[in-house]
Amino acid sequence: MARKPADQSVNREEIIAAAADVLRYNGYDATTMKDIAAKVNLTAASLYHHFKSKDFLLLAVLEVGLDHAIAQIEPIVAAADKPAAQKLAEMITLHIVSVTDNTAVGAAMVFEIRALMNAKLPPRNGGQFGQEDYDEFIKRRDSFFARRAYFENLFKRTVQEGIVNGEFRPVDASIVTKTMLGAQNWVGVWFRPNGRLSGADIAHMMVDTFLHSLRVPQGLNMA
Amino acid sequence: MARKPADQSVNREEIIAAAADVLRYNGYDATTMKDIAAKVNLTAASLYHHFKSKDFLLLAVLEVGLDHAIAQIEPIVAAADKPAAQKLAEMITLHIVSVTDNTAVGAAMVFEIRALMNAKLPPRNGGQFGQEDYDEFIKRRDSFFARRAYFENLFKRTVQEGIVNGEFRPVDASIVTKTMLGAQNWVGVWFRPNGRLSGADIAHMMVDTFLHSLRVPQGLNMA
DNA sequence: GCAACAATTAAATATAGATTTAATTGTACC
DNA sequence: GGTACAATTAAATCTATATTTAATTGTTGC
Repeated sequence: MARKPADQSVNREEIIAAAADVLRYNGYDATTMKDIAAKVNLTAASLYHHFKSKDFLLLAVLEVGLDHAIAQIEPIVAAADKPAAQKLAEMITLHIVSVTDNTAVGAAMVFEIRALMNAKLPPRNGGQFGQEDYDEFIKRRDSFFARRAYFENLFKRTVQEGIVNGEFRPVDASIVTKTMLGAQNWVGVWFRPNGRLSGADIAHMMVDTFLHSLRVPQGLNMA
Repeated sequence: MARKPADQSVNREEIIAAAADVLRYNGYDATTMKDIAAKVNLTAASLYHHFKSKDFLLLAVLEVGLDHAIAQIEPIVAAADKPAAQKLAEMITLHIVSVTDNTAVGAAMVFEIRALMNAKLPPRNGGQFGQEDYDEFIKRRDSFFARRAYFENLFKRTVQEGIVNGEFRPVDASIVTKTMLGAQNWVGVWFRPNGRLSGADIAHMMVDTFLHSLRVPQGLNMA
């Protein structure tokens, strides 16, 4: 009946964080349960006390990463007073910095989506792994992708908002959104922590690029 | 002494094309040699007559994809007379269409790079696989990444060209290039052949986005 | 019609890694 | 000072696949 986790224990969060780091550098298939366990001074077997399978652990990492990204962006979209351009600038910045600073976000956005789609459960015989586990996995996986679409939609709505209120040129909001997110997610692929630019620097430039592209030219004769 | 390949035979090109298709949908790790072989009516064992290993086959696919992409872009950059803006428009268009139409290009640009980096040879014991094979693999892999950098550089040069000749605003050419390529490569992630837009449609919109962002505003008072 | 090699294959190997099992150890609460 | 469960583990399983082997079949040039 609801015991406090003992000191000896490594909790779920720590394992997820460790797994995110390892995944980020090696990718799902190249990452072994042993690698992840080693990061938190456990054996591979121990991980199964916390997660039903490697796939469930992956799922947990991606959920955490996506939740983090959404939590950053959501409040900005909600702000009723700010101009769309400013909202978008903040959203782009926060997203890029999330990707560069949080390995779980990078995994959720770019690297491990494929692995999640490929996951085929149940892994083996009819062992402990029951139909309920399978159903739960499918459900959470679908939910992950739905939330990912929601995340994209936050950007799209802001673009549309800007178009409607005349701040932005009329563009295909859907494609422009995918263009922006593609560029932003891609940062996770090439970014190196000790490179010339920080995540914030990069964000600054991308904001410039996309706002320039969207903004209705100021001070032009409207003849 | 140079015999014509027999009719019975399936050639290297066909296998590479088949492998690219399978890889594109399942990813390297989820793709088995059997899957690839099945696509060309062979058994897994047969593939080893044509390629030294699964990794070498992957490498071949990526090389073909990258070569294709470079072959499309290179001549445009070379054209001495065209304005940078027009060159860039053509380059973006050809690249996006390559990604949407050619599975090998998609693999080389986005999906299987990770797998190539992870490839650790030699796979097993000291069998047929010798040191020379290992060396060759490393060499070709490094060469692939160098050519990938070269590909990116073709875009970067064109951006710089436009800046120098006053067509484009002064921007960080390196980051703008990565922004564009990120957006373009990302098309490979979300594009669906029977979607609302064709590759060419998407290309058209992205060209608009990026040229708008780069171009020096026309008809402004230069006070 | 045979030598030589190309192309293919069925069947045998090998092995890495995920997962399971059965047992041990820690801790909280009574 | 024992009960109950949480956390952990060493060792045993279990399989899916890449790869190797050894043999077969096709083709060409002579």
